[in-house]
Amino acid sequence: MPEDLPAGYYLRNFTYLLNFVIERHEETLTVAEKSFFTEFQALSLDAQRLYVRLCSRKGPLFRADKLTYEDISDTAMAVAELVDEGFADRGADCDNEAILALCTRADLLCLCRQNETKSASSLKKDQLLAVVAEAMVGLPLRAQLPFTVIQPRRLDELRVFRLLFFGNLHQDMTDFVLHELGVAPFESYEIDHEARFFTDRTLLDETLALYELSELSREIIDSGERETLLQLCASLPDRNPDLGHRYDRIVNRIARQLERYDCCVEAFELYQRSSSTPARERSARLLRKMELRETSIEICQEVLRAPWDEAEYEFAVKFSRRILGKDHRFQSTLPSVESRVQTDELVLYPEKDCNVESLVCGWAEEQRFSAYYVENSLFPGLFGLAFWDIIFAPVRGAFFNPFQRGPSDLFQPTFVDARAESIAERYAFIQDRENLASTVMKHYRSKHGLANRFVHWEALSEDLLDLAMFCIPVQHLTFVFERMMSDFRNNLSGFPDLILFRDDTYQLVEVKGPGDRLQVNQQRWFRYFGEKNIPAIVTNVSYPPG
DNA sequence: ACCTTTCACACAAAA
DNA sequence: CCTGCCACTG
DNA sequence: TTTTGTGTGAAACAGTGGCAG
Ligand SMILES: [Mn+2]
Ligand SMILES: [Mn+2]
Repeated sequence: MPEDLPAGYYLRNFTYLLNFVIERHEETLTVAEKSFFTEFQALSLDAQRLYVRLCSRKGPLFRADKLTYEDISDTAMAVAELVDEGFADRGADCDNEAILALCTRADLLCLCRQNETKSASSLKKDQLLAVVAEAMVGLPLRAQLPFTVIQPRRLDELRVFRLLFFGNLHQDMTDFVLHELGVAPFESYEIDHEARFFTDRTLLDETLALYELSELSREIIDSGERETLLQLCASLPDRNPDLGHRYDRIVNRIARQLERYDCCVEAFELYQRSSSTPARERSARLLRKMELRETSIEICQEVLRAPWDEAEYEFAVKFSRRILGKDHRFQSTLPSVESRVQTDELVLYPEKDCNVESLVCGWAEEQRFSAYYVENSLFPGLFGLAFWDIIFAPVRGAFFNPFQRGPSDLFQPTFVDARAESIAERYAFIQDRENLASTVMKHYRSKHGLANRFVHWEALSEDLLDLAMFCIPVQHLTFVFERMMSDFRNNLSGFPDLILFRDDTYQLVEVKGPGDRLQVNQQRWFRYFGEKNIPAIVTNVSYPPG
């Protein structure tokens, strides 16, 4: 059970983060960011606490009357101090709409009565909101409200601190809490205190800009405004190769939406700016749709010459074959990517609250198998446990804050190079089944629960690991590990649903219900299993009529 | 990498 | 009155 | 008919309280 956190834990965490960043990055911070730090330190305890509370909530606008915290003795005073010191404002420049959104339905009805606005009390809140907003245009809303509002400021400065600390903006203070509670604790690896996620300010600013672009483009896509999206395309920044992948993902997403709008040319131009999958696949499909068959084929040729990953390569092979026609001269030059996947058919009675995978799992148990629904947990998990210490080894620059689930270069091809020697050594060591078992079980016990990108603890039991290491030949495991390592980004998924054990044998089973089929990543693993004689089968389940 | 990713499933379109 | 959503909390 | 393409939704801490419906 999680233990209680010490009083004021959230402020302590916040201060820890600020100090951590100041110690390492002071020279890259702007004047505004540095004064954010010093002025925050100068606030009273209550004000600091309130600020941290506010900026860890969604907001961005809050009702002052609903802010009650046990450890903040005088909230009104703290609010006033934050406002005075520039860490908050009273929502002066907020429009009526934003403020009305803070009202409950009851508040809105009350406002209607005060202004003698006609409205049915049966209206839904959204409709009521619209009615009141309409009636309040040009009227002084503040005076009529039963509350005042507050809005934290300097959030941009705080964003910079967060980005410098985590190296991303999706992690936040909850990582501290979950770690301390023992819900998702992190490994205590050695942090490289010289490491800087951002080498220069330009890169930092460009990263922030890309985050903003990502958010903006998402909003525009969600809003369904085609014209606005087209305008955004015209004002995109240039691609900085150092942030290439980040840039490409945004561009790919916008282009995909343009495809849906049938803005083929604009979509194609956007894909041209991207150097990440699936830009070229989408381009090829798009060009064929535009009846530019030759250009489409050219793109496929490019992919075949220098594929960005296996999926893209296989797409190009199959797509070329299809659009080239049966007896085109290039046909014969295309390699085969097909494979005969072993399948069997199974008729089972559906059960409520039981997905088809669990159904087959239960069926296998009846057939005297030990069956586990593992999907992507087993092989990556075994890898994570067998290589745990290497994954968390203090490679230069790999660990720069205490909340990482793996080294920062994990998805770079450099991961293997930087650890080549210890990886080779570990491979040699675990060729002996006893050594493999002892390494895996040692880490299973000593690291249990610690966050590791490869290890999903909830799906790994000691029984499962024992059986897996007893029944799966080390040679097979090594083959699987090697393919995983050749491309972590793409090859950590697509594993079959189930693994069955009986005596000293095993069988991987991908369950397919009616209407389901192998996905491309699953196909690639099945092809590999076939090449390496790893026992894997697709089980097609159907249900009896009625 | 919840700013995701992964998987299954529904339906439409193409072959 | 109950239920589901969602934001918040530790 | 079968195969292929595309879009959708759920699940990834757990427990609680406020609020809308
Ligand atoms: Mn599955
Ligand atoms: Mn399946």
